[in-house]
Amino acid sequence: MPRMSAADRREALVRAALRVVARRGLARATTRAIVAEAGMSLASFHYAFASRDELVDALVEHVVGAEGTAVLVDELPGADVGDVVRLGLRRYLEHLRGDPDAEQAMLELTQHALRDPERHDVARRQYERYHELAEASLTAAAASAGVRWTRPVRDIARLLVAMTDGITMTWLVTRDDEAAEAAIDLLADTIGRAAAPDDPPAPEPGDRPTTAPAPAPETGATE
Amino acid sequence: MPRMSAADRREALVRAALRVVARRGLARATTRAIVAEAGMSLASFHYAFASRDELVDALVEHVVGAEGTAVLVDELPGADVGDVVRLGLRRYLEHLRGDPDAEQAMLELTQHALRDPERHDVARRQYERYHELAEASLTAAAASAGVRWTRPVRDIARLLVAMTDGITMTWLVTRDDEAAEAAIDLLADTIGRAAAPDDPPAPEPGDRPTTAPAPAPETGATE
DNA sequence: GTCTATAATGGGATAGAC
DNA sequence: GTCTATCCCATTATAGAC
Repeated sequence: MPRMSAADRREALVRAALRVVARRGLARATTRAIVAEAGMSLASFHYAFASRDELVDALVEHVVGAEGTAVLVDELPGADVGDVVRLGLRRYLEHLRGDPDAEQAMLELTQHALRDPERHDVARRQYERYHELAEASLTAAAASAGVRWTRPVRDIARLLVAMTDGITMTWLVTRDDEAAEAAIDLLADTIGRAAAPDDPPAPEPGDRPTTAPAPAPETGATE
Repeated sequence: MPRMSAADRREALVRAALRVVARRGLARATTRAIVAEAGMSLASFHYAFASRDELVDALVEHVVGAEGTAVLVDELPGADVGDVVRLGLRRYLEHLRGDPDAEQAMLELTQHALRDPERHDVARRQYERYHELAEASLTAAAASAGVRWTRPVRDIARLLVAMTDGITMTWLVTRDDEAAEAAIDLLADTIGRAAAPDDPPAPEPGDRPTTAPAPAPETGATE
């Protein structure tokens, strides 16, 4: 193996580790399996990381800190807000079906993080990000559709995030595509009913009954 | 330690294992930790179980096969169906708050089961049971409230089960009680809107379709 | 049947040559 | 810096006394 910078080596190991965790589960992702996957020696591993724990930490931050796979679509002109939710969740389901092991790895890593007070915060921040992302998308969708949410957007966002986890768990267990789609449709329809026509024909473009002030009716997550 | 039948010993070990998994996580639930918890020797363990794997299997079947903690209330006279859903989910949230580690242990064991084709079926059956239970409760709630579901009850049931998992994950990460309650309220309200007055006014007074056969009119899912 | 003591395994970490 | 070979330890599993 050619010389690599320590940073590159760490990066390569984290990627390899993710594949191994996806394939075999976190419990069986031994350092030996990981270095084999990465095509390097055990000693090289310990040159890049002080311990396996340190690698797992890096892995948690990597996947759980990766820019969130934006679930909701940013804009969809002329679409009902329910449709936006539906499409976003369907898109996520496609992603899940395409790489179930990766999503299961995510769950395992999150659970692992919950077991340690320090790591718990990493997971917590990630969920905050999820919620912010979902909220921004919902706000954008409503603005684009010319409706307002009759419930706090934050609550709807949290429902959406929770549903995503729930769909993931259920689908990983049952592998029932149709059931997942039915649940998605149902949720999208019911959420769609939490929107009402935005009666005042846009005096202030950025009005929404949420908590935080929205600067613009622009589409989607800014961060 | 007094003499115990092998069955009793297995039972005691499974219970001890559950406590250890809840406290430390599945990965760190070593046989040593488990026998210490159970107050017996390592050799006694291997007298009852051939291997640690065998114990974990028994544990999975024990928790995952335990009679489901019925989430929904059976009857609630005069209540709106949305209220039934709300109350059921709140009750579940109380349970979760009361023993978070136990629920996390459930998740870990389910995930563990997913990693092995044989064990996967155990989890699958459990989710089937969850869905049946939720469906029965929803059907009963509608009958008792004199309404009918405008969506297939099976779909609503699946949404509910997914939501339970989702709430569990989110709450375990964020520990945000108010957020969880808001999500529950929102879901309950929207699900409540999937019920319409049951026009034919109660031909059979003593009807409560707990499990399979709903004498009520159109509840939806035919299959 | 139940224990103590011990073997066997596997995996994390390191020494030291190059 | 990177490797091979090795150490060391935790854990599972078993032997054998009682």
